[in-house]
Amino acid sequence: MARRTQGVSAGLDRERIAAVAVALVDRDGLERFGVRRLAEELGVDPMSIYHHLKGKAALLDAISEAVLAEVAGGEDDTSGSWEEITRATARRYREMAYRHPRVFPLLATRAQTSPVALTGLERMVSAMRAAGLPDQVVADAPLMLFGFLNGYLLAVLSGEPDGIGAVPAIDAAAYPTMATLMPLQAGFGSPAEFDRMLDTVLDGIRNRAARPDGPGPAQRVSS
Amino acid sequence: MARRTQGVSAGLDRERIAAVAVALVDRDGLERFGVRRLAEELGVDPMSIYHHLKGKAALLDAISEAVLAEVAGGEDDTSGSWEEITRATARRYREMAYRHPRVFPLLATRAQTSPVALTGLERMVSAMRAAGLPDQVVADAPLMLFGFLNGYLLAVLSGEPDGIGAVPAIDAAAYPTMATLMPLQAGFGSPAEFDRMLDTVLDGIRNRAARPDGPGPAQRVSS
DNA sequence: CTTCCAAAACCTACGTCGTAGGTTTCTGCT
DNA sequence: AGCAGAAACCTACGACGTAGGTTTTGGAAG
Repeated sequence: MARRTQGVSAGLDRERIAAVAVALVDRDGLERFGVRRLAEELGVDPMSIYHHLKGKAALLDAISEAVLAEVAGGEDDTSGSWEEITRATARRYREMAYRHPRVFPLLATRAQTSPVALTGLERMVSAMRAAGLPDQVVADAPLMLFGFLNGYLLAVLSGEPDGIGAVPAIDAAAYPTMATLMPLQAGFGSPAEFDRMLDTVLDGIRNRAARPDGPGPAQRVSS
Repeated sequence: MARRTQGVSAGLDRERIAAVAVALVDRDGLERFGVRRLAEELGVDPMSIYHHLKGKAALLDAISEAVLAEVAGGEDDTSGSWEEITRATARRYREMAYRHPRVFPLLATRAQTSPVALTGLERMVSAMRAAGLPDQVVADAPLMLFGFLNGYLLAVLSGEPDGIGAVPAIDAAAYPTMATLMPLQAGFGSPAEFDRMLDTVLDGIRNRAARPDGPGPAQRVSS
């Protein structure tokens, strides 16, 4: 139908392919995504894609990179405390996740080493270091923060088709305490909940900075 | 070869299927896993599996449940502070993840509502509540803790084939601060690193309990 | 103006996957 | 003895990722 004749350019390039792939995953989900469906969406032969991205894995990498690029902040100056920078980055990350709930599992699963990811991290850790946080705390911070962000957002988005899940109602007799607390989980996935938890993580980092190598509150075995 | 004649029982049941499936994913990874390969491993026709588990999704649920069951602690009494209980649970969760690195992404991606999961959570939150933590803090704790655990373990395990990843060496010129901190990330995935971060999360929860509804350290918009 | 080449698209074909639908055989109850 | 249901099997279909080969074309070299 919409097939080009051989040899004539169909205007394919890594960027356009990635953009359409993101839209496709947003619409149909990761499970249904594939080279053939993407090719149809592009009006192109499946094998044509392989001239720009060598395999499905590379395709998934391109998708990850494309959505991650949306997180980059507008102001790239070095103003703001590390808390402000970190909080703003985390919020933009959350917004991206909500914009692409079905793409997000890719980000949490695959290691991110693209320049756009590293640039954001560099900004964060350099602000922390400039503020005098101990090196070990700063070194731990990215893994800790994005560990939380990925796991939390994964949990919150893995519910409904549209990604915004609801708590699935539990057995009050078998789990009395959890049942009692259920009303307090009404805001599951809400901005307020996110801010509460993000603040708790940042508090943890800040307080750890106060006693850089102190023992944990309970027994610590050295191993 | 090892095919049964029709009608005679091959001793299939949900439990045995799940156990073999876990072993198969451990060996070959999630990507290679499938109904047909599992059937071959069981010495059985692929379609026989559908009499016990109706579809691949149910199969993945069974796998999740099987590995999650390994986390349940030996002592099911209610002794111990909430910190001890939580820390012990988190450590067992980590050990399970390291035992089944290729299964783990399933746990982080799919919502866990099996009885074994809920029982563990009930124990945790009831200990917190008994210790007098504010209800909202307790209600937030599971999502916060397992958010972190899932995201962190996902990151740490998604490296080498065997799951224990190494940091992939970054460009020192482009990212000077991160390059400087690299030596401090030598223990990537180590028990010590895990304990550091787990303590930071627990500290965050404990400190939040001290000022249950207090504003975050920086500006808080009420939305 | 002709010739040639590399890029970009296309086509064919293979092995694998999940699973719908139907068939056969055995076990246990009446 | 006879029957019902469980548990296995077989066949077949459409979709998938991709290896390998073919065709067309725009532009550079002569």
